[in-house]
Amino acid sequence: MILIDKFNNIPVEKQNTIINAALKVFGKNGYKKASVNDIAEAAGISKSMVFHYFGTKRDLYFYLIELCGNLIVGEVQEKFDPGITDFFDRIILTSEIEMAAAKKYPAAMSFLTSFYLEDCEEVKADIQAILAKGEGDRQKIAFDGTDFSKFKEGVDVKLVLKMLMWITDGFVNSTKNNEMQDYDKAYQEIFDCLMLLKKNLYKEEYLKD
Amino acid sequence: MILIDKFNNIPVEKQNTIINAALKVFGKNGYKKASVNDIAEAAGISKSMVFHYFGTKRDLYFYLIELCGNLIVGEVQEKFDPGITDFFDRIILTSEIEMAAAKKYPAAMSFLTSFYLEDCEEVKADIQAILAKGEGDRQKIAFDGTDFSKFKEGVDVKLVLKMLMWITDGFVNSTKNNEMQDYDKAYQEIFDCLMLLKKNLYKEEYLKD
DNA sequence: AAAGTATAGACCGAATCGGTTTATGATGCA
DNA sequence: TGCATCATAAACCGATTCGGTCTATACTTT
Repeated sequence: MILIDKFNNIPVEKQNTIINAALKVFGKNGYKKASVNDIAEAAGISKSMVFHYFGTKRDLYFYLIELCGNLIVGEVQEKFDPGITDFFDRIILTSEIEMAAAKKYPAAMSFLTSFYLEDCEEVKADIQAILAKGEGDRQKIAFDGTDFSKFKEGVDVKLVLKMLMWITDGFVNSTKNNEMQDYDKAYQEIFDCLMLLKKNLYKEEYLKD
Repeated sequence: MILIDKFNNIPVEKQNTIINAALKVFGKNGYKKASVNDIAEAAGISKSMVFHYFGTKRDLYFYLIELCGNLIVGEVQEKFDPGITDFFDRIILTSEIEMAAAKKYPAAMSFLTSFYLEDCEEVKADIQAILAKGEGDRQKIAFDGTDFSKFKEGVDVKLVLKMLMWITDGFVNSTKNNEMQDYDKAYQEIFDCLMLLKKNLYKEEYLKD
């Protein structure tokens, strides 16, 4: 039985506990300062089990990268609909995708952003390679084909876009600290926020729904 | 000559380099995982100099807490005006305060938030004591006496407030990564953002200025 | 009972930790 | 000039922690 199969053969619930612990510790501390001790403790298992399942710290790290990558790609493929052109509906869509990912692995986003900015020499090269391969701009996927014509005259759409990014970023940040369990409530908050903006930034003729 | 005086006697520019390096490393890693080696390297001095100036890692940490605390308090006392009751003017005011602080020590906010959430046993008790003393709610200072009557009917002011917090939080976060030097430009972005919201969320009779 | 498996804890050498001592060169003052 | 003080970096210290391995034990499966 080869390393990672051992991990795949334990109960899924336990797998998720370990994955979430590892995502959290790596996400918070970055590769170098994240210690296997911390991960094991957060997962409630002994350190030797981590090595038993994954071989090395490095292998665990790249296992998580692939896991999260597939998770996001999967969610996008499942949920994303290029037929939706409304700006706010697009934002809602991407929020839903992120929310679904966070529901499965709460620390996934924290991990992915830390991974994106990782600069530890020991893993930097491989990360650059991975990032280069998936260079299909998030921004492009998210906003290509979006209809910007519904905004009132004088509204700086680029600024709105930037603002929305800050909002979602700040929101994700605020949920990172307090253990947010109620994702539906969280989603409702973001949704209300978007509706408020839509209502006040769109021309009136587009506000029927 | 007592420890910290040695630090006060070196050129101010060098002091600031060291302070900023320490704020950055502590802010990023938290107390425990921040190493004096990293701080010294970021500051471009040898590790022994850090101990020469501050005695211990712990002393340096609390020196920074007091420094940043005084910095913020000073900025608030200098800039805050309870006569300003307009919601957005208040937000702008607090943004200006934060921006002024960031201009002096770019990593100050990062450090203060990490300090606020610090849970390392070695310093936790003293931090709790400090936080308890300054329990004059930020929120209260920021919004007591604010005039919320200018908003359009149906605008959920609480939601706006929450949104604004996310925006500033997300904005600060986005500046943390890329070395933002141009604070005036950054300020302009936040300012534009607030004006956009004000223009679209206030009743029309309040939009003269 | 034998053989294999999951697991925790002891353990390893190497690296890093916070912190100290030492060596060196500059500075100031006599 | 000579002596003392200082700033500074590098070498160094014991202790801790690191990533990773080994061992002992309890539990399954046969």
